Amino acid sequence: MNIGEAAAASGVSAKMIRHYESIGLLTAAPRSAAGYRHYAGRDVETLRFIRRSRDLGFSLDAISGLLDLWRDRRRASAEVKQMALAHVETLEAKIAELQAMARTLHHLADACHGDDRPDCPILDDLARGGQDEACACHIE
Amino acid sequence: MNIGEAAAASGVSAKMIRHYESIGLLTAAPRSAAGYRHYAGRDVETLRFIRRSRDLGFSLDAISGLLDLWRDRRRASAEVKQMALAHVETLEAKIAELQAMARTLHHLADACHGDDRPDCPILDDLARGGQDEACACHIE
DNA sequence: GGACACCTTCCCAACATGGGAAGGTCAAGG
DNA sequence: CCTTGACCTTCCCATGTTGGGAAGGTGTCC
Repeated sequence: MNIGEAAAASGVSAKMIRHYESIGLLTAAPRSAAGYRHYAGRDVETLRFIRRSRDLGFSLDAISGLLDLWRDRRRASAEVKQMALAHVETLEAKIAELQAMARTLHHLADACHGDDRPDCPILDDLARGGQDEACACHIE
Repeated sequence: MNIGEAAAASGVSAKMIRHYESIGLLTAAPRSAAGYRHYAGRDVETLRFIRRSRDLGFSLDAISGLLDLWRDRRRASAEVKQMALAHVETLEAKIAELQAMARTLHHLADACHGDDRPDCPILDDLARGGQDEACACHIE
């Protein structure tokens, strides 16, 4: 299987497959006489694993660890679970951060007339750096 | 005021102030004979505006637009409000995406024993690419 | 043998921020 | 007057993930 077919079968672009190989996430694929990379069914499985992990937001670094666990038949599932839960915490922290931003902007937008006059509580807040106003919704 | 003082007063690092100048977000600061940048109170206000906008998640590109509106005394507040609400939508889309990931991972982690045995529904899901299982919680 | 689709490597781009090197400047104090 | 330490300058590089595109080689079909 050439890289293009492996890409189509796994959902990982050829560009990314080469990149993953270059950073050591994948072991170097065997080459044809002309230098074309060759992939087998197992490799596509690995690529799908990576693709799914990316879709779930894992970093390539974390994925490297997950791949190691996946390949290790003596792994403890506790390790995997711990990685998953640690990632959930990261996600939830990010979510909370974004929600705080959205909440503040919602408050500010609600206070803004949104007509053709220049007065604008949103710009006022930005100019004040978000300080010293009744409606100041602080981002931690 | 030197760049270090402006940085301390605004919460924007000196490094970033120079960067913002280099990309045209800030107009070039006047220089002393020795080439040191000089800042006045107005500049610190602008920097605080930028800092607050970044804290609310606006891109530098969006901030450029916000600064233009801020400086334009004939602006319509509707324009500002529209930018704010558009950004809220972006934030909420990102939040929904992260929540879907977290939800899926939570489900998977719940199904995982988390002991010293190797069986692990999390790895199974990753290997399957998230397909074909009762608990498959699809990320769109 | 030509056309076209594929492969290769290499460089550059985005996004925002920071690290660090090499060198110049300024103020305080011996 | 000269040193010291804290500041400033510019320049290059790194992060993390993905993609675009150029220049050139390969493989296959007609």
